Amino acid sequence: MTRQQFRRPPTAQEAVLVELRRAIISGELRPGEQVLQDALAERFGVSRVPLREALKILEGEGQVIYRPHRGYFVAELDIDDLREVYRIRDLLESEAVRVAVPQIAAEEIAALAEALEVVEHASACGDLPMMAEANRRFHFGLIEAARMPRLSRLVRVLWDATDVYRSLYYSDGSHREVVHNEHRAVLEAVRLGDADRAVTLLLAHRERAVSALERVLPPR
Amino acid sequence: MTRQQFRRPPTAQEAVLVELRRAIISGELRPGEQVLQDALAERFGVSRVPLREALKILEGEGQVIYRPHRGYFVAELDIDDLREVYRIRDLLESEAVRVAVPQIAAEEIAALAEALEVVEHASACGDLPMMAEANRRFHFGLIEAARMPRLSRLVRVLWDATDVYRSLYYSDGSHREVVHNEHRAVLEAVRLGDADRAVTLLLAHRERAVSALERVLPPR
DNA sequence: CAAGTGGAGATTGTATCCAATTGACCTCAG
DNA sequence: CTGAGGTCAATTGGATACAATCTCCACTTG
Repeated sequence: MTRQQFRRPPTAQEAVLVELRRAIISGELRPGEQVLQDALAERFGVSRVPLREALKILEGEGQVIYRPHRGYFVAELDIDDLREVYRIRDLLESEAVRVAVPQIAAEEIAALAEALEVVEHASACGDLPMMAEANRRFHFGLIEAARMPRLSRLVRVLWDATDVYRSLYYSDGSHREVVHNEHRAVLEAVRLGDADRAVTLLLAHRERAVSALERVLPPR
Repeated sequence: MTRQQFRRPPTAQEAVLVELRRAIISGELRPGEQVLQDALAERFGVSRVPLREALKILEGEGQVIYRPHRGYFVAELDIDDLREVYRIRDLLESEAVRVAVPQIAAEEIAALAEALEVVEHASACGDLPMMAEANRRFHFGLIEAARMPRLSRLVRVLWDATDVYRSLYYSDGSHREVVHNEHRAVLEAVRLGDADRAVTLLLAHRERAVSALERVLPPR
């Protein structure tokens, strides 16, 4: 029997956490909106207790804002926040790549290549959720090769905080074309063991995204 | 009436969170130890509900590890973890200082100087808790002058994660002497607007601490 | 009309109670 | 002796009930 791993969340709070993330990314819960606990708990078929525990995790990640006795509110990210997040990502991801490239294993590089194929295929099919998932696999496959778990975790939180904007960026087909080329160049640099080049390419990769978003977003 | 600000935590979970942090820093809750909810809740005079919500925050900060159906355990930080935290701090705090120095206000610099005086006075008196508090005021006064709230928050979590080791380092009087000189040099560089020099001094400041700790800690 | 006051209703915060899960120990077949 | 299975106490997970707090708005008062 091929080790089928049940991935069912063992507790309600974890299941709720997954659903909450989905709801925020999908825009079902809109920025600034109050999270009405009774209503949401009922919708998820649980009581408020596990919902509140899940919200505490999201609070720690900055996805919701907690105001005592007022409740939880979906965080709003303006363009300045976005720039700050991307600046921090530059610092952390650059370090990760510099550490990762010299020590990355062949199988890990193969996994990156596979992820990129899925990204391009999903993009061509217009399957944006699958593309987003494979895109994460690519980027985090590289980052995690640095074997710095805390750093990976921080970067993951930063990605989560800006998921909404990322899907906005990727919803444009011409952006996706540019990104595919950038990805391939990064993979090539990783293959050659050229960490500096990979870092530079990724900096440009992020800068392109954030400046495109600046043109789209409310200028405050 | 001089605006006396009540600083009482408005909710039990926040009060418990403060107490939990204290218990972890003080070593009352030891690394690896399970947090027994019934016992702790009773000690704090609250039910398990607010305690669990406070634990969720600490989980998000990596101060405790959550294992479903098993409970919360105080995180253990080995020397590799410590090095990783310090490396991330190097990246984030260097950025903060580079941004902060060119735009820091005169009153903010004055606050830094004041904090340093308290650090040295408390150190001379052997009042380590007060020294730790003032030391934070100094470092975060500088970091927050960068006006990058997310970055400040990340750095704060990293500090919290290594609080135990910091007090260990500062418990040695000769270390404290070195640190005072380093602090004064940093302040001088900030006054002169020499961001690069401040960054370099702070890198050395951290490196001195972490390598001293490496000599003290179990070498795995 | 401005500013303050006092509920009513909505919402959050927490205590209590019970169900579910775990882990240690015991039993017993092989 | 060894390991599979069973039992039970300890502990965590979650539902419910109620207390505390906030928000809104009509009302008063100057």
